[in-house]
Amino acid sequence: MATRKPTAPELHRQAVAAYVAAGGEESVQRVITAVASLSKKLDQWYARQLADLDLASGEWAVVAALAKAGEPLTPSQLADLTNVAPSSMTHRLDKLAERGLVERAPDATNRTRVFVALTEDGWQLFSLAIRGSDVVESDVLQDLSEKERGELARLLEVVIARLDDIEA
Amino acid sequence: MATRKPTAPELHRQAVAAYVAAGGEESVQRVITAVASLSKKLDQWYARQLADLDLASGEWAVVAALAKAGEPLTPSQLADLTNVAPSSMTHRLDKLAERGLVERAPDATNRTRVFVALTEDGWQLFSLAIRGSDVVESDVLQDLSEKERGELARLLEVVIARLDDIEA
DNA sequence: CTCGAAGAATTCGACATCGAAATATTAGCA
DNA sequence: TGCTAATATTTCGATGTCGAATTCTTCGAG
Repeated sequence: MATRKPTAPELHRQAVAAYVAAGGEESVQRVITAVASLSKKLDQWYARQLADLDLASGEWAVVAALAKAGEPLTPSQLADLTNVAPSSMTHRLDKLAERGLVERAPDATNRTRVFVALTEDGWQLFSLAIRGSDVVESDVLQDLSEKERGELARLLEVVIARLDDIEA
Repeated sequence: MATRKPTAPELHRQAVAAYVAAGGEESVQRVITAVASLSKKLDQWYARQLADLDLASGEWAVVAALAKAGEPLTPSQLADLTNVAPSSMTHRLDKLAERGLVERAPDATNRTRVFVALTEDGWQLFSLAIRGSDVVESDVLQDLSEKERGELARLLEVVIARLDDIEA
């Protein structure tokens, strides 16, 4: 590699510049680009961390979705939450069930539906992964004061509150 | 669906609560979770928008990476930038080249390497997509003042500056 | 009550992606 | 120079994902 590998801030500036040059608005692109590259980097770390647990990132998404919901979900709901086709979920659940991380149970009131729930092992895996990743995440945010973190979270949450209204 | 579909802020709160319950730190999880869900939603919108241009999101990633770099890149670099295995890049580039969006050219000084560049059509497609998506992105940020957008961007950029130092 | 439409999960064939191996070229060193 | 290690791309077999079709159940109009 003749040219040095660019740093994250350099990549960020390049990206914003390119988007602005192509007709995007600067204040918008600075935010959007930063969110995208931050998320991308985090995903990479998670993938590595999950590899240690012998879990594909899509499988983790299922476990996390169930943990967040705190109650059983149907395969369709899981497919929706994890951004995957319902047909793909079937196989994923097969594998996760085989490993004993989730359980399928028929819905007594509606026999077309199936409920998927985390097993005890599933919960333990979730907790283990979270505690591990929290360390990395704290490192990422180490340059922000507690007050700044709160402000950052607040601003992001304002944006999130807008998400549902847009769909159109 | 018996239960109403949860809104984005509800999902966000649930996620933070689950992560904190599993041992994560709150100020960290609020930020990380918000970044993740925002990024996910944006990806969904991009995927839809790109479908109109008959472009898979991975193909877009290649076009965007080349546009941001502003110069030709090798398949390996593109694979790295777009988070994909080098072997997968081969086929993607084949397809993009077939559509006339990129061009491959051998590197005269090192015959192991190949340079990939955007064609004129590739640049036009990039510009078209950016102008289209900027509209959606502006909508997402509409609840933030110009000053708040600047502050949000600044905080995110502080975090990004830290990214490279962590790899360990 | 019956029949057709709608909804949910699964199966199936086609295609994209992955990791490992293969190929070709360059770089380093005795 | 000659030989080995390293680098870059591509090929290949296995696996995951997608969209369409399938099966089964429930809902609703007449």
